[in-house]
Amino acid sequence: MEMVSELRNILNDRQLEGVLQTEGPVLILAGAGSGKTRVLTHRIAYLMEEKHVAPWNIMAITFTNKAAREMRERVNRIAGVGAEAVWVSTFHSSCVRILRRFADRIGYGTNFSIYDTDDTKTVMKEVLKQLNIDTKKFKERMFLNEISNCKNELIGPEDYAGKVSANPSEKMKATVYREYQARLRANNAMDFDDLILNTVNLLRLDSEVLLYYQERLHYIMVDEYQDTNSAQFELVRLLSGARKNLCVVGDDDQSIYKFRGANIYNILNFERYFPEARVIRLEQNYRSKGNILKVANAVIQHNKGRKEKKLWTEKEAGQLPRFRQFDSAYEEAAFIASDIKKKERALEADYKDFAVLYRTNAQSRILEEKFMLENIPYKIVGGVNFYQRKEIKDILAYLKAIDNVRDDVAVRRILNVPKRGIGATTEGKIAEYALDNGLSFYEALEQAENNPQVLRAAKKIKSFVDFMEVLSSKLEYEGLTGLVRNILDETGYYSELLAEGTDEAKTRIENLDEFISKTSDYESCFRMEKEAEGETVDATKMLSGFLEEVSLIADIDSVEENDQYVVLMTLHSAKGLEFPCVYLSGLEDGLFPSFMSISSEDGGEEVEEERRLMYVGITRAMETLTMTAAKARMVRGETQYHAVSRFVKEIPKELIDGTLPTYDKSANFDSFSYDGGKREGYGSLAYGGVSGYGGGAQAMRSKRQPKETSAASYKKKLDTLVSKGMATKTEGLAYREGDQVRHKKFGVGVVQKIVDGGRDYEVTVAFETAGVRKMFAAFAKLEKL
DNA sequence: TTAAGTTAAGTTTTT
DNA sequence: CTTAACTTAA
Repeated sequence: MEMVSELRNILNDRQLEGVLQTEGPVLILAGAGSGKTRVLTHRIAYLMEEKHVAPWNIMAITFTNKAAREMRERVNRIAGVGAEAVWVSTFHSSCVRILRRFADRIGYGTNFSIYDTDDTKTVMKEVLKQLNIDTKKFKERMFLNEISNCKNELIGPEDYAGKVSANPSEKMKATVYREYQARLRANNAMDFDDLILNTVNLLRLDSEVLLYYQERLHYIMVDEYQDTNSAQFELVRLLSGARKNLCVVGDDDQSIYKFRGANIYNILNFERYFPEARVIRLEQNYRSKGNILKVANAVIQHNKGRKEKKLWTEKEAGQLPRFRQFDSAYEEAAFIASDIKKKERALEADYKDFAVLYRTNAQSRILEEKFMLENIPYKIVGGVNFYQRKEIKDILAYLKAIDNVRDDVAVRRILNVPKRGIGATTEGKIAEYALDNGLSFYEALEQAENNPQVLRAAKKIKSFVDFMEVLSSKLEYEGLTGLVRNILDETGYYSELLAEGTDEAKTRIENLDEFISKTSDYESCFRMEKEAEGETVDATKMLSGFLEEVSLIADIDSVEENDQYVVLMTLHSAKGLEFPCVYLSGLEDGLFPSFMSISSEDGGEEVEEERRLMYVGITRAMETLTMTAAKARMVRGETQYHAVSRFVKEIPKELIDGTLPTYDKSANFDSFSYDGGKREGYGSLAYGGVSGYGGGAQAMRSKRQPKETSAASYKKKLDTLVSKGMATKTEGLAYREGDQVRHKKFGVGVVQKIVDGGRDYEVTVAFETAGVRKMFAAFAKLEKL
């Protein structure tokens, strides 16, 4: 029991209880920053060292690869020898691992493909086309969401069909679900939800497999339990079996994935499922300064549906969290950038100590701009995933098609990439032929010669099929990276981009190069591992392994702790992380909480979820917290005016450095401007709709003027402005044909032609750098040199 | 068949 | 502002 006394030195009583209570179901309600990962890692070490549990009998499940990796590192460090054998992974990759082994028992090939959101949308489009459903009336997304919700609740297509009413729209949904699922199965593919659902189905249907895993996994731990959905709960319930050594760690106040099917009742009702469960509360926070915690508590108290708890800390109060409101989002971003720069210069913190959090990915742009301006190193997490870029998806589609020829989505994607003269018509006919004859798309391609409908394209198809054959054969001899190089060369993909020479093409090439280095990394790791185990290298396995890893990557996974940069990310991505200095930006009603949540009719549940998100954001901060808002911000190309977020108003004044603004109907907007667009005097009415009440859901909107792009939009702009009496035909121009002039954007050029176009003169100018352009004199504001 | 160009529509949040 | 879907010209 030497270890226990050692543990007593580094853990508090509650944490220690969590470590020592190894048997039976345990629910650890762990507030933010209360050291839950610490408990889990020490628990694993304790199981191994004191309880002599074999490491391969222990499983720890997290949500992201990053969290898994971190836990793995900490376990290795603390538990020492043998710790590598502890099964630490995410829900999704655990399931993939199980399914890769046993999927054949539920009618899938073990080399099944994993479809991302784009792929599922493609499948859904096909389904709706086949069923003659008008996608204008019923959106793909709607069906996909419904199906996802079903899968998260373990409702299969048959269950769904059985339970829906005679209501035609419900019946249609059931048909769509069935057809969608049939397609996935035909493609030997699973979507993200299927990974969990099918694993549960497998364990339920095949007692041999169930027993196998139950005998292997004696102790199961689940991190971020508040974000599990019903299917995930059922999965761990099944796995833990009769032993019920299931330890879940979570915080109902940090449940922020309800929209994704997370079931808060998993945590609230854990004791109902397991009456014998031990419940342990961790309420001492080791992360944040006192004042930050006070703010967090003040905000979360406004939620009704929660388990009452209050975080406390022994830390000093620290600085008061700041709140600042700015006239525009530009000023907000500029403030954040310069504030960070100031602190870094003053050596108060390194760049890696800062995080800027926001509600939506779109908000990152403006921040990025200001960070570039200030020369601050930064990293944006999220947005467009590397693996979702066109060129990467293209090359991946080749690999997927080689890995699993039944993957119709992949085969169809590359059929005409690069251009082979096989167009949409031909593709449609092949698809039809495949459907009629119960073939996969690729099989239909192989039989194109027998297909009277595609006589003309048959030759081109044949060469495509031959090409794929050749490629497939390369895998074994040239390896994964060799195959990728081959694909890029032989398809001409690379040379086409090289020839294009545009900036866009260059970034594509860079991306492809990065992709190659990723495959090559994976390949050498794979080979080394196999060599160490004395196994031969199976190139097919290597390919599937690579694709699998790639398809389960999340954006947050790429964040490295030790690199010197400020991270910018959504509040969702920030869950589980901590930073000395945190900026919460865009705290505006209508943005955060979002317009959707405010206007939702569910009795405030969605706003409560947003409030939990705010709570997550606040509790990321260790030393300082800065909250900011903007009065005006561009959203989707139009300027919106928002009131300060209700969440900010929920904080007692004395806890904030900074004042909440008072709303004045005659608020003056002359202090800011936005790019190029003429304001048409909304200044005085801007706050009319938001002042007075706390809501501000109906943020005022204003149309933005079109950007100066083409002659057509000039004309439109002119029309609008002329009709409003804001622009008139220029009376006599200051320049003539042949004169040298300067344009604000295009620089210096020579006037070639001036045509009287009625309302205005149409001027043609040959610019030195921007080429020859036609423009209207009233707008071009050309300056004679 | 394809490229280019125009218009309509849309957004939380993600494994 | 971006993206997808549609139209038209080559």
